[in-house]
Amino acid sequence: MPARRSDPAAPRELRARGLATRERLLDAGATVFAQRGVHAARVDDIVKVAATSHGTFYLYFANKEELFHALAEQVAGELEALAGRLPPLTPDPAGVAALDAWMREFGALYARTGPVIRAWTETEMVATAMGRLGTVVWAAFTNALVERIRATGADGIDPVMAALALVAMIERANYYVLTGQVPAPDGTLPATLARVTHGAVFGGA
Amino acid sequence: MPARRSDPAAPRELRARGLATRERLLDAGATVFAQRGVHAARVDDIVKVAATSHGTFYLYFANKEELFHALAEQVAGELEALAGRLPPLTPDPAGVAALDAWMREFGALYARTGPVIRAWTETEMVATAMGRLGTVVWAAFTNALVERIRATGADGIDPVMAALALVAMIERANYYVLTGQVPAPDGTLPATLARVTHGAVFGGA
Amino acid sequence: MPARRSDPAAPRELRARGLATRERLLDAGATVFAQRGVHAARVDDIVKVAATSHGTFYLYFANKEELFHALAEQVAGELEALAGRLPPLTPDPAGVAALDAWMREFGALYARTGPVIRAWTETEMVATAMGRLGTVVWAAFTNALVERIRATGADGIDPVMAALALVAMIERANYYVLTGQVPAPDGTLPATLARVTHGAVFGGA
Amino acid sequence: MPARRSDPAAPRELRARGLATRERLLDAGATVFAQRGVHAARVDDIVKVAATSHGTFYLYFANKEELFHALAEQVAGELEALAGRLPPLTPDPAGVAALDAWMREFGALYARTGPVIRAWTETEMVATAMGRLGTVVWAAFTNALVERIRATGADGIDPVMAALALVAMIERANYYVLTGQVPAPDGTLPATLARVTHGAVFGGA
DNA sequence: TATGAATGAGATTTCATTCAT
DNA sequence: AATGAATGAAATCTCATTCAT
Repeated sequence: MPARRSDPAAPRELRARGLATRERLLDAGATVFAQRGVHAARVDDIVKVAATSHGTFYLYFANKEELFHALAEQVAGELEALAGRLPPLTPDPAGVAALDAWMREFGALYARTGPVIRAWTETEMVATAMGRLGTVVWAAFTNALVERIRATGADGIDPVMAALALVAMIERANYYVLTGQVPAPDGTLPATLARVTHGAVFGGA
Repeated sequence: MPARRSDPAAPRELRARGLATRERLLDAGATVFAQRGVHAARVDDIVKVAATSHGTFYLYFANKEELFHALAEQVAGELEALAGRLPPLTPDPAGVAALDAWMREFGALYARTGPVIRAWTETEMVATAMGRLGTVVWAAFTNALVERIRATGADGIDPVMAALALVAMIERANYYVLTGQVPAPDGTLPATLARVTHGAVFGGA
Repeated sequence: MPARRSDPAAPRELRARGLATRERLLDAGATVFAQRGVHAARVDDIVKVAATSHGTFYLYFANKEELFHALAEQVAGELEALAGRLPPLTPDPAGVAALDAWMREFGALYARTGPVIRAWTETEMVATAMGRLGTVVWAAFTNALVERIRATGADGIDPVMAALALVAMIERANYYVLTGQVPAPDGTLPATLARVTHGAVFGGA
Repeated sequence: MPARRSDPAAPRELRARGLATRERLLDAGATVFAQRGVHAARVDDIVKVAATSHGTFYLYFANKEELFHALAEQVAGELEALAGRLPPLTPDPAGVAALDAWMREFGALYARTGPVIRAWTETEMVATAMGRLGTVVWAAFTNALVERIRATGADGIDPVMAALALVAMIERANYYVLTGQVPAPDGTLPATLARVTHGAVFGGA
């Protein structure tokens, strides 16, 4: 049986050099992606930044989407870990403080990985692998919040819906500030997000 | 050699038939943008939906971007009008009810014009005309909220930042629901958004 | 929306194969321009003659105009060299003979590069880069002639204007003959041009 | 036999209004043609200048080429008349003076109709109607000159070839000056052309 | 493992010409 | 006699992906 030309980017054993090249491509992807957005990013841009060639790109990734996917997997892991660290919600000032600290963490992570995160959304079609990944990660976030809200025993509010709304807020507000669409004095954003979230959960009491 | 174009799609006097065609193209644009997203939409799709020819398209718009811009201007007007109708915020249940009604209105408008609205953000680069348009409209929204928050005399919260966060939430939550990224029992979303917004403003008291 | 091109056909380091392809495209360009004229020539024709693809064309030239420009630079060099070889004008028969030899050279060069030369003029608008290139080369020619005419001490004639007229004659007459607009028994043209030029300079004496 | 839709621009009986429109289109053609060159001129430009519509254009001319042809016929008539007025060539100063006067006439005509004249040449392909027209007119010119040269009894020069060269010179030199490719103090050009022509015919003697 | 070169399908845009009123 | 609108064939240009060395 004549072996078909070996599948381009089928996972192979990589030696040190290969791993380094792959890493360079991933970094370049993140950079270009951040600069131009997912749609506008061209393979040509990426290989230029990675200082390598088109041919090499397809040695490591079957296509553009796969590179994005690889990038997304990395980010997804970090996000899920962060979701796991969401503090318990208590009505006292300590509850606000804990939330505030967490919001700072989120902001830092978002600053580093925002472009990739946003790609999940830009890829509007939920049916794609990217879209599904986004859904999964967002679910982790939402579930963490839902759990905390339920634990407070707050009533008069749908915990799932509220969690969704708050997650949406946290992501988008960071996005606006990060892309400079609105100016934000340093540190005001996490504080505000913490306050609003807290108020949403205990405000009706 | 590319003959210098004289003046493509320069605004002309249009008779009834021409106006109708232009309108058909705008509608088709909205449809296709909604289905495929702004980036993926091809002129070819649009003219197919409008049941006309490529040539005709360029009779009315210099390019895809211009059609999008025209669409955006329409939507921007509607959004600003809606922002102007934001009710006063009062701490009593009537305040929540008024907000709830407004959130329904927003949801309806968003369902109709969401793709165009989102494209403002997809077009991340703030420097572009599109980006500016988005900024301006968002400012109208935020300002309306800021004013209402200030009027409540609520302290301990930065009104501008809070308004920004809430606007972010309102837009994104609608987006998630609309694109089916999360399921939402009918009508729960506006209610939740109203509650969270209300809680954010009066929760700290 | 037209993604901003990064840098099309930016001069790259080319290896042997690339250089060969580029050369093939230049040759094909010359051929097609000669057959169809510069305006009528389509990129499609050129790549067909060069036996390559559209994509490849744009790997080497940003557009048709740039290919033409590259071609023009080559020809301009040859023409300037030829201008430099214009013999001194002497009133005796040897002067005519020298001129005659030179006219033959011109004819040969023109036969090879005529279409490109003529395109400078077709591109009537003097303001363009192309137009300027034509002007510069023609100036080299004219200056060479002016110098020779002045050296003869011939009076009663404006050397600059006379040179211009003679250059015009030499170019156009070759053009008429080359395009078959007039039939010319072999070799009559250079002889006649030499005679007329000679007569123009010494005829008034 | 069902009458076919009457041939668009078949010569029809035109009333005053129709004639005026046709005239306006011809004038507009000349204008646009002069501004942009034959190739770049678009029907759209012409009808804009003529302040009429596309539909109307095709009421009077079957296509763009036909308009140019009509324009050319006008000019051709004037050129042939001018050729007929070429003075006899005499070796004395009076011969130069007569030539000089004639060159002035040519210059004036060329200034008015140059763009159309040049179109004959731009339309390089001799096979076209336009190309043939050019040939015929140029032949008239050349023949007039040939006759005059023969009449002088000058020998050592091929009259046909010399005439061709001189006609080429006269046309192109005027072209260079008219398009501003070379600066010419007022009136120097005709004088120089007269001198060179005269020298060419009698110089060898 | 790397890469320069090539490819071609697909998207955009132009403009002479025709149509319907 | 006039015109606004429509058409579609052709041309240009882009870029993800594959090939050959």
